[in-house]
Amino acid sequence: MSETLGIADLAREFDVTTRTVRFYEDKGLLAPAREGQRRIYSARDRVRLRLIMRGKRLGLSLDEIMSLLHLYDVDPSEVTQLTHFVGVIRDRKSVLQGQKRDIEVSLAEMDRLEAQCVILLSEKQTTS
Amino acid sequence: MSETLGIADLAREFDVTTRTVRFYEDKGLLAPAREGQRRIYSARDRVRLRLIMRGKRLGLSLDEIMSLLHLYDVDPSEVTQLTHFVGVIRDRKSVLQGQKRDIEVSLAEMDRLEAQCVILLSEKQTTS
DNA sequence: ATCGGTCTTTACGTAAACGTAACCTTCGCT
DNA sequence: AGCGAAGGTTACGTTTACGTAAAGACCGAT
Repeated sequence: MSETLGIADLAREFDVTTRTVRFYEDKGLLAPAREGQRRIYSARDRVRLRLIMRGKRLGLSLDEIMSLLHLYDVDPSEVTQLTHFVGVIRDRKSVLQGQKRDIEVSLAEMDRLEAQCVILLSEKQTTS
Repeated sequence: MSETLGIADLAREFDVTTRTVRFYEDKGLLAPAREGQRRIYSARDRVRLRLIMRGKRLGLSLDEIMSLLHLYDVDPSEVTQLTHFVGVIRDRKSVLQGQKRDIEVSLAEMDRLEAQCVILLSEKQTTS
């Protein structure tokens, strides 16, 4: 039942190398439990790695990802931290909204280019 | 009238260093005209740099950006190139759609976290 | 003429994100 | 006991995307 999750399992699940997983630990992005020497990954570690991968797909550096991961470990008692995090969150939101606009512009351009290609191809393909 | 655009002007306009602009030229992303030794940037160069910056905001490498720039220089006569580009465009579109999903998920999480912070803060701030 | 400012090329330096190699330990077989 | 597979640490190598410095060309102003 209690399938303890090793580094190879985790790496396979997210399609990265074990080197990468260890590197993220070095950088403080992951902090798996240890069973002797071996690293044991919990559900929380998996969630974190999922967040890391999403960050990477959006072009974030590991440092940026790190500071976003902190958002999920907020200490509800520290008022100064809370207000700080609200700022971080709002900054992050505006970046995301900017990216969203970029993506929509890009998608529109890709549609245009694709249509253009298709037209040109159909003209050629008019087997006279 | 014919304000010839130098490298410093271009760099300022896009908020990058002249080093960056030259580096992009080295990598083949830009190919400005020359007036003697000096680089002269055209409207087309500006469009290209705008595309480059957008690519960067979406986390693309310069190599990836390069191959996307080629899409804007399609030779309408080369059928093999056209069919190739259609493939590239469709791949790019699916990546963009993936990023869009990631962004929406992230935005939803940021909204959730923000709301959570705000609630916690308002609880604290209930000046008894 | 020369001075400051902008431009050029050439080249070495650097941070990030791993890859790759070397070498050691431990565990489950046979 | 011995072997292979998996996991560990340590350390040097590599690519990307520039930063930074050195040294010279050119140009308008003083």
